[in-house]
Amino acid sequence: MLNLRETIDRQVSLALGDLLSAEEAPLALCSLSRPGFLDYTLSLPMKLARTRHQAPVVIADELQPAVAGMACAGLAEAVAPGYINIQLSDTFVADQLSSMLGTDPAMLLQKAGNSQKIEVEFVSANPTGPLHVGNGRGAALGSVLATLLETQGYDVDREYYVNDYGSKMKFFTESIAHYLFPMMGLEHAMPEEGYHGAYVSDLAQAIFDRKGSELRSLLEEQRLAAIEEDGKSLVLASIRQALEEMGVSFDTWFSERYLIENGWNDRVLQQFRDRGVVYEKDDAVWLRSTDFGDDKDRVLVRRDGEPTYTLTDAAYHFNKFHRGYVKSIDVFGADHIGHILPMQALMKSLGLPDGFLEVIIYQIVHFLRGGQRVVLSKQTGEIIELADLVREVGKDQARVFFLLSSADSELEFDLEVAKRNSLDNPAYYLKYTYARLCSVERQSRGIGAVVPSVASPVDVSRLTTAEDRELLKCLLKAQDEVDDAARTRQPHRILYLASELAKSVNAFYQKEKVIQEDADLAQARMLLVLASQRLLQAYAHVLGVTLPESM
RNA sequence: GGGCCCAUAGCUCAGCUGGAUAGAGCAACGGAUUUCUAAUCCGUCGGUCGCAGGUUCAAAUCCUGCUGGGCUCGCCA
Repeated sequence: MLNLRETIDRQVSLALGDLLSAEEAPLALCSLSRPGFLDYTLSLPMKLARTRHQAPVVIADELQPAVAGMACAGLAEAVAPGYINIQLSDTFVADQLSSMLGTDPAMLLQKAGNSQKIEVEFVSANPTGPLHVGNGRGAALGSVLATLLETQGYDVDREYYVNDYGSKMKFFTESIAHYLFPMMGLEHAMPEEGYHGAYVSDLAQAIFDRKGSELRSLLEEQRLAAIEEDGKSLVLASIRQALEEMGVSFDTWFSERYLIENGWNDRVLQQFRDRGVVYEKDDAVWLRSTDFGDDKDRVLVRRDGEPTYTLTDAAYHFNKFHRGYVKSIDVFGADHIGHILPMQALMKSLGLPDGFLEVIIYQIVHFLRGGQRVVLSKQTGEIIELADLVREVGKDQARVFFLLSSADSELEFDLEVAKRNSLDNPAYYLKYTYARLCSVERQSRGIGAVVPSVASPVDVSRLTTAEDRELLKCLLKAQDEVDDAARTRQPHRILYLASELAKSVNAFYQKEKVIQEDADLAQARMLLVLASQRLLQAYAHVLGVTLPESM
């Protein structure tokens, strides 16, 4: 689809070229009108009033003829206090809508792009246990953002960073060993910071069943290594499955251990040394990150010679850069808020391009049942694993509910509302609306009516009611809004666009008969129905939800 | 104490190139159906956009300072 704002702005700047100075020209930007004021609006006259020492209405009157002459404009009005309102021409509108019918909905919002490689890293929970319900928000945001960026023509990879190295992993392994060793007549103490969930003993049992005898013959160190390997792969399998059930998949599962075993830590440390940004103190190697905006210097290599997470994180992003990504967008929960400053300092100290790393932080999720907040824990007997949540409310409902507010805001997720099959459930509302649109199409074809197609000209001048025009605007602004959502990295806006479209569709449907005697009007309305149907499907594609053709 | 996020209708939240009358869902109340699926739609009620300054022709939106809430400040990851 065309980004109409860009299209109109181009025509405006062409039409007003001689009437505006070089300083004034950039101010000529249109926006969608509010209901009752045609389709698009220029507030340019008010912006010019001061410097031109003229009343806005006078300027509006002066510019109006040129605007009215634009190819895409059917009508242009200069109105007080100083706007020029534009109604798109019928042929222009008809072209836009018809072109929507000839495009695969999955490609409808697709812009020709530069094919730059962008990586979206999200979820990336430690492989030391199953995903928690809270991880669902990151999964939804990250996966929708990735698809959203694809509409902009980027070559997007979805990546999960597997933190399979370091102390957390060690505690995880020893926790399993604590349960597993007794099965072999041995003992292993539960570490202080060990993992206690029931899943740990389940893992121990599973590993024992698989290779208990083999383990017995190994030395202690090899034994632990084998347990770690098996524990990790079992947990990752469960994580992968939970995500798949939520409709989330990854192109890459990137191992932290890989970085270390393949010299990336050494390589990035050398990079730091070459850039002269490290020093030694207290037998540790430090990064002078305060030179790059950090609030304190960071240890890269601990006194015991082990790399810190900071060093490995630097290596990880250095590696991303060398894999050819122009940008890495990392989606983290609010508990990682303190990591942004040091991470950005890392990027700077490595000499990576400004803006290479973007971090999206999402705030916490509160879960409710029937309006009452619930604490999800083993103690309360409530679900705690993401997989259980998805099974309880369903994939599409889970995705939609995790997108109900902006990542910057905290989110309330009502489990009862999410699984209810009623219209106050936004996921259900979208499905219902799509089914309704499909039903109208079926009925129309069923009675042998002429249904608009890409090639057939349709007289959209027949679309004159408030409901017609509002639905029309929802369709025309789609690409503008999607582009904005992608640019500002706000996947939730796609859900709001879809909901708004659905609302306009239902208001239109209720008020205006589509199938009727007046064949021209029927066809014009059918064009709206079909375009809406495709657009709703296009939004659903970005959101990763499935819409049924009938319910 | 420092950093980041939030504060908009009774509740949950949208509102992002600063523009005309601040929107939706839920809740409450009242209407519209021999239906192109009423599983819907419409209307009413409801807002000093946390407070105070500032910039601007114009501020929920930008800037500053407060207040309240959340997250976070390790040679863990």
